[in-house]
Amino acid sequence: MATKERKRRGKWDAFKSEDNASSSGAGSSEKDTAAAVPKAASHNLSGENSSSVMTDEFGAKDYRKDMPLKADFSARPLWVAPDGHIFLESFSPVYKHARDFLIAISEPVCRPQHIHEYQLTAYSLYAAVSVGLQTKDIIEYLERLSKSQLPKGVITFIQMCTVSYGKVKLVLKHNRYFVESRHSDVMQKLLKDTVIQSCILDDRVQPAQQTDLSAQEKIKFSHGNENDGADKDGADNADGKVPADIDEFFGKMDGDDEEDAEIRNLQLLTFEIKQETIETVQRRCIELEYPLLAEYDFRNDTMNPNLGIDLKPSTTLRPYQEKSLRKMFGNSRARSGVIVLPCGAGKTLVGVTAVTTVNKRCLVLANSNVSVEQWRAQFKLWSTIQDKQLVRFTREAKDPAPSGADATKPVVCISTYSMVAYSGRRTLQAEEAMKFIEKQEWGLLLLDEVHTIPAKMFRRVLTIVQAHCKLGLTATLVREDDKITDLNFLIGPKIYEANWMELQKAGHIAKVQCAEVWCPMTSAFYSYYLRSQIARKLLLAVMNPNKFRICQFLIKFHERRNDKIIVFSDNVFALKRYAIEMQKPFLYGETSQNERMKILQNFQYNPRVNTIFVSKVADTSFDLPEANVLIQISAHGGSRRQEAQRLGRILRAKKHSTDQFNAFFYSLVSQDTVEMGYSRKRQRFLVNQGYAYKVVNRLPGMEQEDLKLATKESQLQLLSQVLATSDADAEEEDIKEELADGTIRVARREATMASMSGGQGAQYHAKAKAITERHPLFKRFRQ
DNA sequence: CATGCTGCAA
DNA sequence: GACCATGCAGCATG
Repeated sequence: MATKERKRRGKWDAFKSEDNASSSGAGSSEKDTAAAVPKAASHNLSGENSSSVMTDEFGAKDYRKDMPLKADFSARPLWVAPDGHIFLESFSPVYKHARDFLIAISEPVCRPQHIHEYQLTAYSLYAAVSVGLQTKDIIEYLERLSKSQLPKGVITFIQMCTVSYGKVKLVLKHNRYFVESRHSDVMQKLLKDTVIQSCILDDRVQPAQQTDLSAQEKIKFSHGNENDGADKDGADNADGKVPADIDEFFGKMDGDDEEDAEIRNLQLLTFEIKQETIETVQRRCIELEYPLLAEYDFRNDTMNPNLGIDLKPSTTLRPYQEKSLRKMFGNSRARSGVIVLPCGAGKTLVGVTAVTTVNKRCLVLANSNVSVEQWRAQFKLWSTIQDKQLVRFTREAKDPAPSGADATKPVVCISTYSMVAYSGRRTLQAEEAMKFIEKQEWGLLLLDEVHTIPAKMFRRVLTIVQAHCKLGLTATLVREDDKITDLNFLIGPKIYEANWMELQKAGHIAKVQCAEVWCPMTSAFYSYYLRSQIARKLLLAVMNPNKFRICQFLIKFHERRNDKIIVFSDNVFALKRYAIEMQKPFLYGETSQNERMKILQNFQYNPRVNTIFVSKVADTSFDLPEANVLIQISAHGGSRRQEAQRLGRILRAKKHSTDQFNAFFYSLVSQDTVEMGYSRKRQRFLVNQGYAYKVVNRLPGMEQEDLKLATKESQLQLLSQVLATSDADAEEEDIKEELADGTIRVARREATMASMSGGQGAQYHAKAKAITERHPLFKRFRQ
């Protein structure tokens, strides 16, 4: 891993120093705010002059001297910086051309309203090649879209990253893995490598059988309405001003790609590798700069029988779903990779369609038993699959695998990651099912919520399951650790990533108003907050009475509008307290499966239940019923993925004709506490997707509302309970010690009460001093 | 044999 | 690094 990382960096550094243009790339990809980016982009080319590249206090660079603009630069949408960052004007008439192109070749960094930032990386270029783009096309088209000449270093980088990609393939045939290439020089290089040598099963390199490529036809995903479904990319040309070279080139880029005829005439060379070494080979090949392309020519696979299923005639795909699938099946074979779509945008349908397209036996892996059931239901909903072709394999439900006369009949098997990767002892039934999974040659391995899986478990799964190609589905490709890059060689490159804002504009997902509500701490809570350990600090911040009141106000406000509200709290104590106090149903880890169903059913159908409280169980394990308001009262650390996933819970689109927001996302944050820092971090992903967070300090109308915890007494009572629980958990020693001394206890209690009932926030610090030590007096208040 | 509990792992 | 939530197996119940 480390080697790979170094290698990649090394490449960049080499190309940067050659270009001698940019000072340092450290941290340049980590933009903290959306606002910084357009500033950097526009400032660069219109600010002060300088002899070398100047960087201002925001990190913006000035490239004007070395990069003169083209005469017709205003008609071209891209600023391409020498450090590999690309800025796209979203208001350009050729925006759509440029966007599709950039998604294919680069990594989106930040996409606010007007200027979008992308970045060229080795992996993104690898992905570009694997969906069929060629080096010269990439450079040529980028050149045409750019407002100025491409920096030399960028061209070199693209060449370095792309020329060697796509020349070697990993192929599964008759339960055996082969490395294939038509480039004998590349094969020689691989065969000389000692790591690869150790993985080879039979060291004779052989010519492989030629497959007939003439019978290819374009793959269709829906029934006859292909043209309706396709994006009307030509539509925005109406504005005129599109330079001809951009327009005509685009058709070429979007078309089906095929290998050059001359390369196709070269002999196909192949050697077999041991199954357990695939991962090693894949990683080694990336290090050698010949990443293995995993493609499945399922149309010409006569060894594996067809499933014989199709989408139902009534099933239609949305344009972006079709687009993502076209990337996957672009050369009428199935490519491995990851498709990124927000929750609620119909990932499952994309998966089902991929299965019906490949039409061989498929293995679907999901996170939980519940999502296994959902996948099964979706297969029945969208496709013509029969019940007996669907085999579930979980603890709860083990459908019989085909046996006897049916043994060779292909099926779609749906299971969980942990089931397949389980290393302990299995029941007899599970043992049999596993044998079945292991001996099959799967046409497609479909990996749901691929970002959640720890790399280790992943590797187990990938070495156990023999699959011709792999498709990963996910809503967010971000993780707080760096494990995400592993996906690049464990599954394949990112095939497609949707832009949330565009789906929102098109009405495919809800239009969300995001707000961060700042709740001032009450003085009593804050004085304790200042003196507490981190664990208790968090609890105090969550239980802040002002936050409670704001939460209650928001619930009342939205219930009056007939909205459906979900309140998230990662802190179980807070969850229970809030819910019980407000008399709303709540649901967390300990809630039994039965009760969960009941609560969710009620929430969905009972018009009198409009609010539920949930812990982080709701993040992954089940599909929440439709809701359009989400209130977050406590969140776990600075997890961007969690934030994105939660927002996704309210994205399921209701038809909306107006421009109005139809969904609301509130993040309640106690002012001047650690929560504020976390909140900023968590928002970064959504801000990068183009969401704007509105900071709210005051909620109009709150004074008129009858809310709980209005009195000092009730607030103090709550405080005592909070202190009691956090003490009971973590600070038992303190309690014992201080309990020994009764008199001190009483004295302190009086001091506390006096200061608690004191004045405003300005006196926080004075009060903090007045109460010199932590003490257990709250025990008096304990119920 | 459905249900619910415990212990374990990752 | 702690904590929460999960899924698996095994065992006890009615």
